[in-house]
Amino acid sequence: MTINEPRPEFSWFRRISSQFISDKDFDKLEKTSVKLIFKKGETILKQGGLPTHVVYLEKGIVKFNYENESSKNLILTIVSAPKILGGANLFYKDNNLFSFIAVEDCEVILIDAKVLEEVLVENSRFAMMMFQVASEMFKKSVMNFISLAHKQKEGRIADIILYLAAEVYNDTSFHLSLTRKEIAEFAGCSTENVIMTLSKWQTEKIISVDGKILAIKDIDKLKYISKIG
Amino acid sequence: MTINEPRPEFSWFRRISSQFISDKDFDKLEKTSVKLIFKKGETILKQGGLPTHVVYLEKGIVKFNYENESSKNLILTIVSAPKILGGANLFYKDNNLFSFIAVEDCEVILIDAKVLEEVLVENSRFAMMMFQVASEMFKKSVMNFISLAHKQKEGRIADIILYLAAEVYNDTSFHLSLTRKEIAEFAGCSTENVIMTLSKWQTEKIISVDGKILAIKDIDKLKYISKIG
DNA sequence: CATAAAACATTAAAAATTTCATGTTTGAGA
DNA sequence: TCTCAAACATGAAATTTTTAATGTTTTATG
Repeated sequence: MTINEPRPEFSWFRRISSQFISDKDFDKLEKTSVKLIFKKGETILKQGGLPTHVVYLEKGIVKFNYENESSKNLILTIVSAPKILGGANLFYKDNNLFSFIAVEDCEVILIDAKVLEEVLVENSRFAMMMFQVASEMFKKSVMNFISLAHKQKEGRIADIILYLAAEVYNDTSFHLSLTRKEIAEFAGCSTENVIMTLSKWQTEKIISVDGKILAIKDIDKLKYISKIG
Repeated sequence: MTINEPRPEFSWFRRISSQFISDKDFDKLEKTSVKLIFKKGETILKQGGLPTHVVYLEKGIVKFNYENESSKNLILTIVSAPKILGGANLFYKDNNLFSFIAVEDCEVILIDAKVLEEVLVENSRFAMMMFQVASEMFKKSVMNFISLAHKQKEGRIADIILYLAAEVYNDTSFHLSLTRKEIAEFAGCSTENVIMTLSKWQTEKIISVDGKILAIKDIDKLKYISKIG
C-alpha cells in the first residue's frame, strides 16, 4: 500500500453527505481521513483487528473475506466503488468480523471511526442515512446466503454470475477479476465444481469465457437455473 | 392473535431506553404501540409486507423465516425475549425480507415505525444504540451463515445446538420448542439428517433427548464437532 | 375419546459433491 | 526470457447428502 495525496477526494461521498451535514462537519471528516492505494490482493482491513476506521471505497472492487480456524476462506460479498464499507463494523464495537481484501487495485479513504461517530451523533439524519446504506449491504449478503443455503451448486454459481453482472460490473460482459477459486469461496463449493460448471455453460452457450472476459449469452437461461436452484 | 391490555409494559426496553430518551419521547412511543399475544406458530410479521412496525419481543421465542418461491423455508436465526426485532427492517425502507414467526407463545409490542423514526431522528444516541442492537443480531445471523457455508451437516447441527443453549434457552438443558424439521431449516439440510445426527449423538452420550427435553451431556465433544466441521 | 395429521425414526438406493490424481496453460518475478 | 507457482482443466473414486419408502409415536382437534 502507498500513501498518496494528503487531501482525499470523497467526491461521491461528499455529494450524498452534503444533504445531511454541514461543510464544517464534512471538513472534520476529511481532515482526519487518509487516502490509500491498495494493489490487487492486498488487505485493506483485517479480520480480528479493531474497527478504528470506516472504509470509503472510491475506486476498485473489494471482497469481504472470512477466514476460519483451518484457513479456509469464505467470501461474504463483493462490492464495487463508490461505496461506504464496514456497515457491520461501523456501529459494532467488537473486533472486525471479516477482512476487506482488494480484488482489483483500489483507492480507499480511511475515515477515523471516532470522528465519524461524533459527526453521526450530531447529525441524526446523516446517521439514519448511513444506517440505511449499511442495511442495504446487509440485505445483499443475506440474499447471497439464502441462495447459498438452499440452492444447489449450479443455482448458486448462477446467482453469483448474475450478481456480478448486475451489481459489481454493471454489464453482462465483464473482465472477471476473480479466480475460479474465489468464485468457489463465494459459492461455498469446490473449485473443480466452479470450473466444471462454467465449462459446461460455455458449451451450452449460456456464457462465453475468453481469457478473463466473461460474457452472459443467455441471461434468461441463467435466471432459470438460478430459479430452479 | 388476541389484543390484550391497552397499555404495553416495555419493562426491559424502557430500562435501556431511559438512558437515551426523555420520558416524553418514551410516552410517545408507548401511546402508539399495541401489545399482542401470538400463539406458537402464528406469524407476527409477514415477509413481503410493509415495515410499518418494529417488534419488541417481550416474552417468547421467535424465528426469522424466509420462504422461497417453491415454499421451502429457511430459518435465518432464532431469538428469545427480551429483544428488539426488525433491525434490518427498521432502517430499511423496502418490504420485509422475511417473516417473524412465534416458536413459542409470545408477547410482543408493535411499535409504530414512523413514530420510532421520529424519536430516533431527535435522539441520535438512541438511534446509535438501536443500530448497535440491530448489528448484534446481524452478527449472529452472519455467524450462523458462515457455519452453514463451510461446515458439513454435523458441524452445523452442533453449532445450532450450542447456539440454542447459549443464546436462546440460556441453559445446557432445555425444552426444545423446535421440531426436527425446523432445525433442518435452520441448518440447511434434510430433516432425516437432523434426526439421524441427534440419534447418533444420543447413543454416543453427547446429548440426551427425552421427549422435548434436550440436554447437552458432553459440551466439549460438541464444540469439537463444531470446530472440525 | 377417536382419529387424522404431523412429528419422529430407520433404512437403502440415488444423486450430488468433494477429493484426488494428473496434466496443461498462464502469469509474475528473477 | 526463463522458471516456478498458481490457475485452469478433466475424469474417476470416495464421500456426503438427499430422496424415497415405510412404520411408529405423538399431538391436536372434532
